[in-house]
Amino acid sequence: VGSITIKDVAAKADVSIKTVSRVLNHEPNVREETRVRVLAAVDALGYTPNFAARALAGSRAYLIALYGDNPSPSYIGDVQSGAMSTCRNAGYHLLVEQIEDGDATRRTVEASLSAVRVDGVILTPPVTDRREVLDALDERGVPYVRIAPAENLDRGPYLYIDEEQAAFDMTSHLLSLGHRRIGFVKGHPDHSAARLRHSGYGKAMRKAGIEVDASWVEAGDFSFRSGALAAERLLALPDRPTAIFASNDDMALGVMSVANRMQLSVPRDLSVAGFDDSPVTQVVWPQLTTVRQPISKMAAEAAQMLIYGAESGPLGRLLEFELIVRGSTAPPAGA
Amino acid sequence: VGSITIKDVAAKADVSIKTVSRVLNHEPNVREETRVRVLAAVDALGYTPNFAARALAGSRAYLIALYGDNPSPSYIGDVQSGAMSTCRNAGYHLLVEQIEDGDATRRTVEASLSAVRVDGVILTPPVTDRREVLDALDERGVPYVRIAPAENLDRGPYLYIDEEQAAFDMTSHLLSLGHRRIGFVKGHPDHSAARLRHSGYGKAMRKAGIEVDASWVEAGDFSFRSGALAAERLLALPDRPTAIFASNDDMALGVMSVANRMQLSVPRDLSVAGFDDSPVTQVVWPQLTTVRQPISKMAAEAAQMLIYGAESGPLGRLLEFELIVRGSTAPPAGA
DNA sequence: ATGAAAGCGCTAACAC
DNA sequence: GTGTTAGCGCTTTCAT
Repeated sequence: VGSITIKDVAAKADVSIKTVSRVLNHEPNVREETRVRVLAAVDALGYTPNFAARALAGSRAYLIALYGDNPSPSYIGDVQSGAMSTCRNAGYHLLVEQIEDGDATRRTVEASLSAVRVDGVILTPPVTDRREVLDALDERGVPYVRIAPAENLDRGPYLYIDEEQAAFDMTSHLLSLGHRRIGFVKGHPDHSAARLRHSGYGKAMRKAGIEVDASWVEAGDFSFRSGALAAERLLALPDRPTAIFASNDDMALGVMSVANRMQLSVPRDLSVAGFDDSPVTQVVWPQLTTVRQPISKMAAEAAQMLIYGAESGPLGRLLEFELIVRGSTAPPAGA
Repeated sequence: VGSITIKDVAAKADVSIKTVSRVLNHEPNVREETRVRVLAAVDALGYTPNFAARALAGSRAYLIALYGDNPSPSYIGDVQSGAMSTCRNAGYHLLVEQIEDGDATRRTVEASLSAVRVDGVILTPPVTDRREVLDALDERGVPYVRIAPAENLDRGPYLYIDEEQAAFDMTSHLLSLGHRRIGFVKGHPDHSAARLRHSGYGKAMRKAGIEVDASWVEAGDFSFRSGALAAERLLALPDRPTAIFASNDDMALGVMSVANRMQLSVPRDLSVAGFDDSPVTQVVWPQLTTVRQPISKMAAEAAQMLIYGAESGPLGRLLEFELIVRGSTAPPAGA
């Protein structure tokens, strides 16, 4: 319908459309007085440049794509709101694409890429580690930023937190409360994050001069059930741990559930800590002590890098995590 | 970069670009033989029409917008994957916009609308009920479909489930197991869904010839904590319920948590049912019996309606819910 | 510092 | 049935 176009603005400001374009794109060679006049016209008319026209004519598409998979993870919302806020401020828009794993992955990406020109792509786990996707992107020369990748760290810029340090800090938190026998539930062996978290736990224990008994460390796979199974073994130990640190929140809830069943009160008889600060930390009592990743911020920065260009530097950009201490951790009963 | 355009296809198929356009848009008046030749050329070249150009020139933008707010709710993923699947099949793309509540709401919508022409908008709760948004959309004449709206049901097409019937069915499930004293935890009074679920519970009880004792129904606000508080009162009753139906999953988890603390085993001593089938149903043991809304399907249908046009009919389109019976409900101990 | 003209890749009217 | 010609609303050259 009769939308207002650049022509209307030009007419109102009594300049050519090119000058309007210059002002809007912050190009040089515009007299301040003219600039003000144009801006006033834009404001008066409530003009917003048509995004399709810009994309067609210019070199930028004003569009950032967000690639994700099966959107069950709770962080998808955080990712989106982070990316969105940057985009909005920059006049960009966010296109979401679901990249399913399977034979068609590569074709999906290529179809998307050739149909709509985007200025960059944000990759979220687990797509962040999908080789075919990186390949397709590289071939087309489409810039991308990866969020929390686990592999191929040489393939383009990415954002991450120091998982090992976070696990170290959480373990130190438990140690500082007075715990000595601290159990650990490992994550899924395929995830590099699982390895790093385990290693952080070990380092903190060693630093405190505590020798980790092999029976204190149980395997897990990031699921509630695996956490529960691990807890059953840990809490059956003759000299059972006074605290259990699970590599993610779901498993920590599994631990709490078993503790309840065994009539151990959390945190009086057992402290429990998780990792991720997912929404499930709110559906237990006491609420779960955990580590929060700055997911939203990561996404915002990723968009930033794509829109304004990444200042050169190391490929990986480290962001701060946050220890969230809630009711599930406390000094051990004897303390 | 030198992307392949409609001209390349036209040259290869030895027809005019208009004919290519006709084939691609399924317009009539193309000889079958020509059609095949064009399609072959498209395939050989791996051609995909440029989306910005189509949007600029044509009447369709090949773009559907998804309006949501603070994307914490677990269903955002479901919504997106549903909408996405329809879009992908139709050659459309999905643009997500975050519409925050507040003074700027209306301006946000208008800015988005004037910057990018979309063929339609899918509204998810709570934006689905935001009046300013509906107004802005109506003014621009942009079609929209609302998902599970609670108010202003005369304002355009929407998709919903029969919340009352679902609650009726869940209550009937508990009754059929042999429960008679069934407690109920209400949802947040501002949500119309809360009212409907409560009413469904009442109807089922009455139909079974059971008079609902006022002490069996407790207030809640959809939060874990409110569910726990309600359970404390319900389970302290002299003749306590053998089953508790909470209006959503978070509250049901609150109920389970209190039951555990009181050393009541679920489902042996107490059956617990929820509503929503959110991911938290998986982080308890036993897993929660609940009601699943076809969120993903709703979104897919919404996109369908926007892309292919809604066949006229009633504004509201009813979809089927599903009773998910898991381990948290069983016959009462005495049965 | 500003403007005129030429497209970007496609669809919409019309011609044929 | 098929092709021709204008644009869609902008950004790019390239003049001035």
